[in-house]
Amino acid sequence: MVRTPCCDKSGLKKGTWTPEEDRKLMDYVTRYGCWNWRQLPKYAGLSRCGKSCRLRWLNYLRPNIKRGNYSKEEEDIIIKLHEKLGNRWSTIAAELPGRTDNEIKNHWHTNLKKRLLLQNSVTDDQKSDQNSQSETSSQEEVSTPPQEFDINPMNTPQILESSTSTSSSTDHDQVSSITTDTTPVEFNRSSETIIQEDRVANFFEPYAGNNFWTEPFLADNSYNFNISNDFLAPLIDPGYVSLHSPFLDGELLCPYGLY
DNA sequence: AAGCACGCCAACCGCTTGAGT
DNA sequence: TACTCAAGCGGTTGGCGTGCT
Repeated sequence: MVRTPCCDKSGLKKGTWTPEEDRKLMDYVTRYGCWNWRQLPKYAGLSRCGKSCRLRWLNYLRPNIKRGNYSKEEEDIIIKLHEKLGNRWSTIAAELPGRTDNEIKNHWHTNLKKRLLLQNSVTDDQKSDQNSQSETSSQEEVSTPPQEFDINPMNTPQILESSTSTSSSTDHDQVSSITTDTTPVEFNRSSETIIQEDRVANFFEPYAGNNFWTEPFLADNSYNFNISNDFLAPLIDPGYVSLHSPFLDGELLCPYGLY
């Protein structure tokens, strides 16, 4: 049996997402959750394959995404974890809240890899200089051995929460990021919840007119969970059909999102 | 001003994994 | 146990912006 292709090659849009598509996807996912990525575009009114929708949501539209402006701490974590784990970007991303595996992977290939190569070449030069100056001191390595890095989440430095408590005051130590609305966001353990709520509010401000953020279907505990009529009605009244809901075919598909 | 090269990053593609039957 | 399929993952591609000539 041939596996059904994840992307219908005919009629499905590819390439850059338009603001309208973003709005539709965000509207739908926040309302109904990502109950089935393959079916989702159909109900959301998108001419995209589910895979594309999933990627767009995870890498761009999802709340709490941090974009750009990697702090030195974050870069150090990436470098150390990559040293330890290799190209397991999703595992590395799990240690950097708000960062996506795709973004970390891109940042690695475009910045960190080159920087490391540069550092290594400098280190090699230093080594050769030292060797030429003193053959007897060769026991002392210039580059320190890889620092053992504990990836246990309980022990791993959590940049977003802990960075402000480390009081070394370089430019990078106060973790801030530029979000899509270019509002710098500071993370602080004591006010984290409030700040994140503000971020979500800011993020969805352009869509406020749709009221969908006030009716989210999110399993995430950090958001208020209000039950909208669109969700309740089909459960109460089997005859109820919402134009954009997953109940169209009369099957009850999980309306709860994973996020 | 035009053309080119390069870097960044969003998105795609194909393979793997794991849950469900 | 074997099979199917949705979701996850990592490598790669291509478009766009920017800087240089």
